[in-house]
Amino acid sequence: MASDHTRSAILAAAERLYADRGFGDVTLRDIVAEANVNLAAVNYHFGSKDELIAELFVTRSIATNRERLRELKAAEEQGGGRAPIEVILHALVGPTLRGCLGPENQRSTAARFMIRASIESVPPIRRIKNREIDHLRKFAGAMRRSLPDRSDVEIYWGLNFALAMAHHTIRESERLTKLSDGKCDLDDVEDVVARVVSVATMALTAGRTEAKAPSRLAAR
Amino acid sequence: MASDHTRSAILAAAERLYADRGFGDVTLRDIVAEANVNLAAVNYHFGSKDELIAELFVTRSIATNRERLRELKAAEEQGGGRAPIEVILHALVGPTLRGCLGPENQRSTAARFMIRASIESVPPIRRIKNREIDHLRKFAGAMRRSLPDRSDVEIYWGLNFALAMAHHTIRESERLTKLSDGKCDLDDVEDVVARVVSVATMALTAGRTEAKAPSRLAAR
DNA sequence: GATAGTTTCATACAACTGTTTGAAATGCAA
DNA sequence: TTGCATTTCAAACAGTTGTATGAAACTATC
Repeated sequence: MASDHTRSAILAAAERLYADRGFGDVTLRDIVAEANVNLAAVNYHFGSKDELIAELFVTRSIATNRERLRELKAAEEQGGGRAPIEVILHALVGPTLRGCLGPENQRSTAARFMIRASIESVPPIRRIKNREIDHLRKFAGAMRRSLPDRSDVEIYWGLNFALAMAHHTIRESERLTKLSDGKCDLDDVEDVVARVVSVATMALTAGRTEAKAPSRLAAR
Repeated sequence: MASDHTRSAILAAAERLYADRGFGDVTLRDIVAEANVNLAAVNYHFGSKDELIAELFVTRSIATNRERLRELKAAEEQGGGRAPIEVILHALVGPTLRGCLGPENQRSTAARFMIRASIESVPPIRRIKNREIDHLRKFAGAMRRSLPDRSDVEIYWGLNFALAMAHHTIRESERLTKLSDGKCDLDDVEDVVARVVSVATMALTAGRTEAKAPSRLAAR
């Protein structure tokens, strides 16, 4: 165990570099240079490059997921096992958006790293993301309890669209800013959260009987 | 000019391999083996690996964008310069979804390639995507004409959310299928399109005066 | 059918990658 | 201090990558 100093220096340097330059063109040599440690240290402490990336991503994911579940649990307890759908959705997308958006200069390295992880897709991260399903199921369950008259299909689509809006907004935040000439203020995180929650709520609660049946209607 | 045979053999092989295995682990040597041409042929005909990828992606993007604009133009002409918002949104997300979803076994190589391009992010493709803004502006314009009482901000957010739902559904189609135990049928493309259009329309038309002002409302 | 231009080919190149090695240094307990 | 385990280090390794080269094989024109 000893010092752990090298280990955390590597983690910090790697997170910083990946956040700034992406996974694509950051090599182990870049990382150890930034961390002022020897090249072999990475393999000694982490086993491999992929395991280093994985550890980085897992740490951050766990933090976000814990935050999500904390909000969810609090809401359900307060509502006697049933939380309003807006609050559930808020717990779902809030932590991620709050972690990844906001004024750039005060955006944490962790946040910038997570944005990278959501833009660039790299094998070790993809593997971990695939295990996120169990976590999402908990939200699906809460949503079902909140909207007992909605079918499972509608619940899952609502969940999918909520995540879609949150993640896409993060991924393409730069483009949206440019496209809208800065009119869409992505630094006002709570406004973004409110927008996503609002639309997702509509998707889940609107009396949309039409989408089930005649598919081609909207095309007309 | 001559035969062009080698050139198109490379393009076809590359698209197939990238679609199947992703950009990450397909090398030029894999491509030329699949195409039955010499290794040097890629650099001779395309200049570099990146230019090959770019050409592949540009070709498919242009096709999609043309399709989008064709639908949009037709709709606006029919409506005397002003199309219903649902139809505009349909023109925006329809071609992409139609190109990338649907029964897997009848999904074209081109479609699978475009899915890859949206999942794995690779430098030459990212560069091209950044130039897509002008194209999106045309849709923003049409949406503004369709909803003259909506502010620009609302238009852009609606556009953003529509693209978000479409792209995320494509990217995470596998996960959504697994999460929903197959209850969400992603092979019924027109149903998916209808869902996206329906939610995006709600986002754009609902009397949502609240999102502008008190940000923290949804959290309660 | 000679010639000029294009295209193909085998091969080599140069650079970079993550990983391993084995010895040196360090820390720590007895 | 001795001895043992952990940690660091420089160096090399093995593999792969995209790209360049220069000769050979074509193709078409005159």
